[in-house]
Amino acid sequence: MGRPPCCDKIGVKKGPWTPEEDIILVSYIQEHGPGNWRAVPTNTGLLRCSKSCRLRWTNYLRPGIKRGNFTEHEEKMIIHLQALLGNRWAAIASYLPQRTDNDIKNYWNTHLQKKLKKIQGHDQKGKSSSSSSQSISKGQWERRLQTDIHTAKQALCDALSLNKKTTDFSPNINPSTNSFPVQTSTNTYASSADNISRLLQNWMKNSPKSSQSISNNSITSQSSFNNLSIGTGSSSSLSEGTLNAPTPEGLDSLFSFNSSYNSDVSQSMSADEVVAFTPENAGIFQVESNKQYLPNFKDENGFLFQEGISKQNLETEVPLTLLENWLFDDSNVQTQEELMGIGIGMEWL
DNA sequence: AATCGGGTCAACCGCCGATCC
DNA sequence: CGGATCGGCGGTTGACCCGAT
Repeated sequence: MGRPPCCDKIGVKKGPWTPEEDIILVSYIQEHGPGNWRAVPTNTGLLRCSKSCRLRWTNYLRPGIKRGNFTEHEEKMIIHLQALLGNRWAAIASYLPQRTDNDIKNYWNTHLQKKLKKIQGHDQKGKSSSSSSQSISKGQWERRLQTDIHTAKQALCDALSLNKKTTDFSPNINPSTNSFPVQTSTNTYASSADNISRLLQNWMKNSPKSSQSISNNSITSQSSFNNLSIGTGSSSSLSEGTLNAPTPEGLDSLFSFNSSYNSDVSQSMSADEVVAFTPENAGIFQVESNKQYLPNFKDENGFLFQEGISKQNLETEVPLTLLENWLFDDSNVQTQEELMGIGIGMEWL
């Protein structure tokens, strides 16, 4: 009759995660891969419910996450997409590869909503044209309908693409060039390393004794951290490095990537070289050719990827729909203004 | 230096469709 | 088939931080 309970409600720990817990969780997922969250607390000894483990992983520890410092372009995208999709944060997040829905939601609630209200206040002072807003609403309705249809179509395409590897998908479009950015998993790796680095460094900062044990014992005893090797295939000094009993200084250099990697990623890595963070290799970041880890496409292990699409393919073979062109064309001033109007006048949603 | 208030964000809560037994 | 649980999602909360007083 049904499944056994995922975890006991009694004795479940709540509140902020400690670095120790993070390391345990990351180690476990490196070894076993994400998924089967029910088993995570029992197998790791974490006093967390499965849901909490999943959330911690997806919103914070998962590779490829970029946190904070939303760019102006990301802001625009969020505003546009929120206007189009409403508060469907997961859907919006699928267009912003490195952002989590939670992050986007928070950013919307804390920053963008206020920003838009300000603009709205400004706007209403300047003009009072109810008739034009009515006509815009009609257009908005049509657009939303179109988007919904598109979204449904997209979902179908996505589903089919897992089998026949089609290249028709809309997220991850570079708006300035109307081409798909080649998100090498240098990004992914850098971000994940950043995350792990952060938690390790915090841990060391907070408890010097613990740092000692990390340096000398804990990581090597944590089943997979001693196998944390990096092969970027680039000119990076980190290539094929193996993390064994790292010193704090060693960790600093090992994880010295920062989050502002966007600009020069493509220079340091060819399009076909990617770093895959797979569970099978037990924490080893390895280079796989022709397989890119990207949002919206999950492999059998739950890792996101896009298979068989080279940079060239991305740039030349992927047609943009009219809607996508419209959505991402930054130079379309009129559309921009209309979108701002949508974002401001959201009552109709 | 202490207090207050607003901002931020990680994490929890509750709901719902999917899945399992 | 039906009940129980899982996994994902959006909304909300509360602890923490920081600037103003």
